[in-house]
Amino acid sequence: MFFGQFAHSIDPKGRITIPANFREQTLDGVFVTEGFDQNLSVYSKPHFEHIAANLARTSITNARSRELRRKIFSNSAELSYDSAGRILVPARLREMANIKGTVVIVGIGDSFELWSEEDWKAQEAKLNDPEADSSRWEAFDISTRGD
Amino acid sequence: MFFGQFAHSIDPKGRITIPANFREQTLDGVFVTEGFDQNLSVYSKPHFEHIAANLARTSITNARSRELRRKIFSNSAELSYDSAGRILVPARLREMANIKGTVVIVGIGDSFELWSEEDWKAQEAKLNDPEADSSRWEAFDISTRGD
DNA sequence: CATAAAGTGTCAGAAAGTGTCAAATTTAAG
DNA sequence: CTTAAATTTGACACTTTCTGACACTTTATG
Repeated sequence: MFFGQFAHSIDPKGRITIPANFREQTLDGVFVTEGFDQNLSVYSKPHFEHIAANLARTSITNARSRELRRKIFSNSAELSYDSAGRILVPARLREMANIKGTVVIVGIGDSFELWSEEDWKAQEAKLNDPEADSSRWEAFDISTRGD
Repeated sequence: MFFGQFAHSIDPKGRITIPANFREQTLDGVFVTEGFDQNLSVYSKPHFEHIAANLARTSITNARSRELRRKIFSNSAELSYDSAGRILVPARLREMANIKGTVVIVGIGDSFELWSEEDWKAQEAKLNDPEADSSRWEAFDISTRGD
């Protein structure tokens, strides 16, 4: 599982050091795709294949399905680690997520995300906003207790 | 079950010795997350995995689901004990809970919490305030008798 | 072909994390 | 009350991780 958040720097060539802990869970490389919130999503190989399989099951005759496929696959890249544990994220993808200088790497359980500092700050503010409807999570019924 | 409160010190690297009794109940490590009251919550593995499993079932195409994952996982860590029974709580989390120098470890039944001395004093004062409405617990209907 | 741009590999220093041990303290037992 | 056992703490050494720098290779372009 991927936990925590880390601010790492990007070298002049666009390489990003992935936290050692995350790297160990994705030794055979990762898939990076455009996220849904102006960010990049990073999946392990097996996990991405699972998502791809789900997508493949949706009907090709459905316009929305075709669009979703295009969105995801056309903006994906399969990346591997160099000997220093870095990945080179394609310039196109970095630009889409407005990532430069520093990137925030955010664990979200079964995958992790890459954010620009700026966008991540905004996202965090949103998550912690006490004004926001506190019942907005209720639909998920996350019990803290097993039965 | 986790009972009682313990004031322990933190070493220069941020390691905290967990009371032997608590440790024995979480030999395979713990999950630490941001609490609701400027503190940190600590769960056993099975307990936290239940929460994570619920989250994993929700769909990534749902915006609320993505936000909830971020909120929970980005402020969590999976920790294990070193040979002296200590855990290293990530600096980020310590700062969030204002923990430094000394930490108060508080058992609350099925999990335990980490507090800064200062915040814990305030919390205790609140709990023991003779001025407070003595009927404020009534809504909870805690029977003393099992059936 | 020459040049520039992009991508890769390697290395060393600083910082952070980890392991081990023994002194000090607390708790339990006789 | 004494002694023994267990626990917590501080100290130190060691390892790992991340970063920045530099050099080399590959690819694209005119």
